Amino acid sequence: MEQSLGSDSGPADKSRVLNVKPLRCLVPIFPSPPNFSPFSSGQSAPFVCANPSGPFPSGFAPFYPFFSPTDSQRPPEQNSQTPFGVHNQPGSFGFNNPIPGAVPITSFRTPPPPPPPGVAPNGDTGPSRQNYRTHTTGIQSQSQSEEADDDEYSETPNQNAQYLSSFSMHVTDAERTSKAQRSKSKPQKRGRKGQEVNFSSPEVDVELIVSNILNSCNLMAFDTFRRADGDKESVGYILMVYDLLRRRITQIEDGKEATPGVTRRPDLRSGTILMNKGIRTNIKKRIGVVPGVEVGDIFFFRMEMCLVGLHAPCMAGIDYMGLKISQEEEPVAVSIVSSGGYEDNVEDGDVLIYSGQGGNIYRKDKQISDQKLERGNLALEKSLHRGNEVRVVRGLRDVVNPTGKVYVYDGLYKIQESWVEKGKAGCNVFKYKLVRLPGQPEAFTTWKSIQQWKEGLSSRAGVILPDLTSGAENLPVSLVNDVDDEKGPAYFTYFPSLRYSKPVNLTEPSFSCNCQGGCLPGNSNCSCIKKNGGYIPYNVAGVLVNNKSLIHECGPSCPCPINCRNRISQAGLKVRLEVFKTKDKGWGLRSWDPIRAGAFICEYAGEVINDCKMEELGSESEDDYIFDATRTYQPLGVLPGDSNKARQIPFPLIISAKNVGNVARFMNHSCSPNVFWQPVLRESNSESFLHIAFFAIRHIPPMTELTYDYGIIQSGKADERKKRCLCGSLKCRGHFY
DNA sequence: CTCCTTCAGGGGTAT
DNA sequence: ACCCCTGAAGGAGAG
Repeated sequence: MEQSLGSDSGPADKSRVLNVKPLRCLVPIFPSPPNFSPFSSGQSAPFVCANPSGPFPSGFAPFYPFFSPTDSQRPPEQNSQTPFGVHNQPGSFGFNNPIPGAVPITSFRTPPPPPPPGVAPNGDTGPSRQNYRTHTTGIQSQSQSEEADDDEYSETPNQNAQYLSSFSMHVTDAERTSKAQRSKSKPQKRGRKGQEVNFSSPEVDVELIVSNILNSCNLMAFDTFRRADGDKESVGYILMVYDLLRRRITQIEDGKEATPGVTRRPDLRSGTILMNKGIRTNIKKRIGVVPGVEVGDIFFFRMEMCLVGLHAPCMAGIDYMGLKISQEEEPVAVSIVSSGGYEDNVEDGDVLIYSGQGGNIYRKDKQISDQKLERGNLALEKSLHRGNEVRVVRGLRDVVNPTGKVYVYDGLYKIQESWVEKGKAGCNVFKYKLVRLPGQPEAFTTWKSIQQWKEGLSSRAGVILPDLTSGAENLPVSLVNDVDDEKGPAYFTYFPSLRYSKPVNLTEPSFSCNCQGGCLPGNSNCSCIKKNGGYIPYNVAGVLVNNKSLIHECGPSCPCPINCRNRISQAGLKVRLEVFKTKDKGWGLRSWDPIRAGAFICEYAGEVINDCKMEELGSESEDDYIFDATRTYQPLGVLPGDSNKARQIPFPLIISAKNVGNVARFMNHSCSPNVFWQPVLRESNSESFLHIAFFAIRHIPPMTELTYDYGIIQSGKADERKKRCLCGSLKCRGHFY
């Protein structure tokens, strides 16, 4: 935000570039060949130019992402096959309407942000938790103090009673769990003296967090989801809880001194905890489809696949089970993970040459040997003859976080043949050729296409603009339509941040931090960390740890650089986005890159609407690009810190992105969203700026539409603004505002 | 009940 | 980018 224009000089001075780029207000008129890109060559194409303020070319209509509420023109049924299928817009383009005119888009580089409206103290009500059980088995006094330490879940004191009652139960659980673990773990194998003692206090800490997360999450789901056979809801729930727990443990570990020799594995710890608590599903191994897991689903840790029953071993690549045939039992393979541990051949998207296991290929301290036909190798061999389906998971480098991996569930394959090869070290290696079954949704092939688009090896079909921000963002955002002939949304000015019309002063002075090189976890002197309850709200990957009533980011007067870990929502886009034409909801937003749960996506840019403008808006009422934090928002039911009551924010913020906005204005509503918003406060000494930042609720595979819940209006205006919802979710409310 | 195996993943270190 | 180290779950095998 404070990267002022001046500091941005040099070759990367985009503001200057923008001003001389005439194309920004020109959009080509088709027809054009599928791969035609107006900016890729010097060839001239017919252009039409629209004045930003109108009048628009004939046939042009301002863009509305959703149904107009006007009753005279009822929208068609969701699956109607109406020509163009886009009657959801007031100026929709049926046969009588010619193709819409060109839509110019201008953009600006963020100037220093003007100051914001008044800031009330954080009006957090905290979660209103159900008191669902009251076993009172020995509350340890120590637990109470730990409780107080555990910031964000207990922001208001009146919850403590409830906390303690539910906590007591979980302490018992914790004790049981750790006993189980202790008896289970090999006691004498590694003589790690003293470490038990070291671990005991964090252990309590973690148990507390588990219980808090479970409390905050939907308990009905917890009690009723089926462990034997999952469904989409239980799988989603488990993954959500797992990731929340993992992020929280990571946050706590980050703040601690590193103990040499001890590897911190929040992924394993949180996985073990959930395993022991039975928060898992599809426990029994099975051949073929795993209920609740869909082709294309992504995972960021092996543990996640264990918990939902997609692939049981937490390290091994081949999962297999015994299958009874008459009297005898023989092993058959059920799933494999291909992620570069061996020399697999992954050239073709639908064919995989997979290496067998064993032979000590991966271990430096042991002699490399021939692989044997046993365990996984035997199972794969049997599966070849039985012809059973084998699930395939492909592991890839994570683009956003290059040290990590993404696992893509690529659906069912069958083994076609097997053979033995001499490996690099001269020893025998088994090879299995797997071929993907036809008729499944695309998964891995989509990833390959995206990679090719990025490398310029092939071009994305239907691209209208390679970058609709004209360089205003740090990453390009394509404008794509591969469903019909519409050439773009209505005119607006691209601007990557929020515009405040008048400054707002804080009632209490706020102190900026003094962290020159960036705020670091565990620094108890950092005032910005203090404001967040003692933790940086983001972990090292820039992922939000949990839902809070308010995040305090570093502000203009903090000396830390823009890449400070407490400036995530200011540092620009992290994933490659595209604005695309949906089948039935106008334009939408999606990502080329996978997005992990909690990752920052973008902020809601636009113009802050102050009170007097609100009045105008009432009469105008046709602004479909409103973000209104004062609406009622149903709790997502899964995020800790998320109240069962309406969420509240520090002060009523309403943003209009009708004329000025960023990618967020294209995000459609859904009653089962995959994105949520979060108020973020950036303060300087006397002023504060409230922003709205969007984060992923769960892992989002590439090319999945990004949606959030627009909230509910309860005022008299509600009926006027009501629009029919097409989110298609089972929990769809039928309309939105 | 232990041992054994295993296409992880973090942290440290040398480029 | 390597190198090293600890790791968790479930199969395999011993008692």
